[in-house]
This record gives sequence, C-alpha cells and structure tokens, in this order.
Amino acid sequence: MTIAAVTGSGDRILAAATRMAQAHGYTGLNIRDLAQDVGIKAASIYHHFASKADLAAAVARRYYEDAAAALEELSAASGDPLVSLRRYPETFRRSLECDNRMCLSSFMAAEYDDLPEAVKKEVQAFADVNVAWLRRSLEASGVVTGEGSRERACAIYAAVAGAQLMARGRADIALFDTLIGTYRAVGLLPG
Amino acid sequence: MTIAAVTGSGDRILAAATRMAQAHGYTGLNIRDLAQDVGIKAASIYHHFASKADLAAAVARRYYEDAAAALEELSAASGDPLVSLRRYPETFRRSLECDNRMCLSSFMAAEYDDLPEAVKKEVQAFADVNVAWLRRSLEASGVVTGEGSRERACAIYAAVAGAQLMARGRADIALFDTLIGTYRAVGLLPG
DNA sequence: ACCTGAACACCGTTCAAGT
DNA sequence: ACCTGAACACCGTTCAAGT
Repeated sequence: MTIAAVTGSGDRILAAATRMAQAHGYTGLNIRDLAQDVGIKAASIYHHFASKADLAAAVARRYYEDAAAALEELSAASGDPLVSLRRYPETFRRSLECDNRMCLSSFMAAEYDDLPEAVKKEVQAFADVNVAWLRRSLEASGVVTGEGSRERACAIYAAVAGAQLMARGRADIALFDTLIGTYRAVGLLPG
Repeated sequence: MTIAAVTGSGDRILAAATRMAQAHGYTGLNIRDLAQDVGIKAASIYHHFASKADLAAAVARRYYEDAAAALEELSAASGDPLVSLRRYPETFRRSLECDNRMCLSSFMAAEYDDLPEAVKKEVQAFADVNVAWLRRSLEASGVVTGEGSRERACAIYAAVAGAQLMARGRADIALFDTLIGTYRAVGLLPG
C-alpha cells in the first residue's frame, strides 16, 4: 500500500483547501488555485466535491474533528486539567506560526453572511467542541466551582480567538503572547 | 444648498461601501453591487476612486476617524472615565444590532493576506485609536495604576473584538452580552 | 472512477465615447 | 466633471468527451 493509495485525491484536496481557507477564508478559497495546488484541473475538483459549499463543509467538519482529537490528546498527555488549560492557547498560536494563518472557524464567523448553511453548521461545531472541552477542564481543575463554567469557557474561547485575530492583523506573534499573558494576569485564564 | 449637494456621490459610495464591507469584508466588497446600491454603473465608481484598494482604504480611514470621534464624544458625554470604560462595548454591540454586522477592522484583520498595503495601514489605525483611548481611560479612572495600561488596553480590545466575532458567528447578540458580562465578572473589564 | 477543454454567467478594471 | 457600454482576463460551475 503506497502513500498515494492512503492519501487519496480527496484528502489532498481537503488538506490544501484547509490551508487556503485559513489564510483567505471561504470567499477567498479559489477553486482554480486549489486545483493547481493539488495538480489537477478546476473541473476535476467537482469529481470529489459537488460544489464549493460542499467542499468547505467537508473542510470545516474535518477541521473541528481534528481539533477535538487534538484537545483530547492534550488532556491525555498532561493528565492534569490545569496544565491542559494553561496549554490551551498553544493551538491558536500554532496557526499564527504557520504563515500567520488563523482559526478557520474565526475566519468563517466573520464571513457569516456569505456562508452556505451546511458550512455554518460545521463552523459552529468547532466553537462548541472548544467550549465543551474548556468547560470540562475548568470544572475538573477546580478553576471554576459550581455555576458559570459554561460562561467562563465561552469567554476564554472568544478572548483567545480575539487575540489571534488582533495578532494576525499585525502579523505579530509576540502580540498574541502578550495578550495571553495579560489574560492570565487578569485572571481570565488560569495563571 | 440641497442635501444632494452636501452628500456627494463620493460620500454615498463610501457609506454604502462601509456597510457592505462590515458584512462581507474586503474580498466580498462588490463593485457592481455597490454601484447598483448607489444608483450608478460599475464603471462610474472609478471616477471617484482609482481602484477597489483605494476605495477600501478611504472606507477604512473614515471608519477609524469616525470611531475616534465617537470615543471622544463618549468621554465627553460621561465626564467620568470609569463610566466611559463601562460603556465601551456598546460600540461593538451596535454593529451587531445593525443586521449582525461587525467591526470593519476585525473583518479585515482576518483578510490580512488579501489586503492592499494602504488598506492594512488604515485598518491597524483603528486598533491603535481604540487601544490609545482605552489606555487613557484606564489610567484616568485609576483602574490600572503604574505599569501595564497598554497591555490591559490591548487585552480589552482583543477580547471585545473576539466576543463580537463569536456572537456574529451565531447571530446571537445575547451571547455578546453574556461574554461582556463574564469579562466584567472576571475583572478584565471594570465592573 | 477520474480527469479534461470548452463553455456559461459572473467578477475587477479599462477605455473610448458621451453629457 | 461625471457617467456609460463594451471589452479584457478572471471567477464558480456545467457538461460532453476522454482514459
């Protein structure tokens, strides 16, 4: 079984489309450039995905599934929910490290008005996955006791996404680190 | 002097383009639709602006100038910098109230890779204006004493922008309010 | 099953031509 | 000074035709 057999055209398209969407969004996701990147013609993309909307929905679905797996791995790797929480911003930092890319879900949240319904659904699932993981970690670590874990989880997600957005707008990773540091100093994120 | 004389074509184009860009971003800003909105033909837009890049730069410049004026007015209206600070998120809320629109600067921060240099500059100026106003208000109100006012101002701006982004992604203004409430409860924003 | 060239209606932009 | 129709190279998408 060769690598080509394992990594089919569909997967190569998804991977390239994900990278493209993290840099240019849904509107900026270009079928012709995407095809060229994969090494086929634009019309051939439609053999794997029925439409740009379908492709983007598949991209977004895989994106949040991968994110969910990465968060589970983070939980398992550290064992300590407080340590996992402290490392949470690293996921967002890694996107910036990769050519100043950003979270697909954040970009598409901005593009809300132009998103096909199927894409919207998958995009919101990413936020749901993050908030659910944060909530569990907040409760398990004892950072939040009793009420308010959901609100706190949402606030952390929104603030970290905002930090990534602001840092991308200046192509300045150091700004992202400073913002996360301030969130910690102020008590939004566990120190 | 008629209203038409006061509100020239250039201004009408700018106003329509701003609304469009707050909903669809730079890439989604469409010259043909914009022209139709204003009541002229696409080619006529170029009599007022040399290019889409030029138009977007003008839009972004006016946007941050208006924001600066609105913040000064907010400071003057309340007189109390602490009260002004508490009301700061209202600006971002108003965009959401207006057909779930978002901050032009946030949208364009996401579109960083596709932004002409001139547009990037004006977009960053919006963040600068907000951070500078927040910093002054934080210091004047005594919320932050000594070091760290700039970092705190940046953190507030990023977090509020993130709250707006997340709320837009769900077309849910109540979520924005909840997020701001949590920022206050946690001490990021003054209570 | 997978790929392709050619065509469609659409974009930003230009330009010669009108008032 | 301001507007326009027609044209350009580009988009997403389709479709008939190839292997």
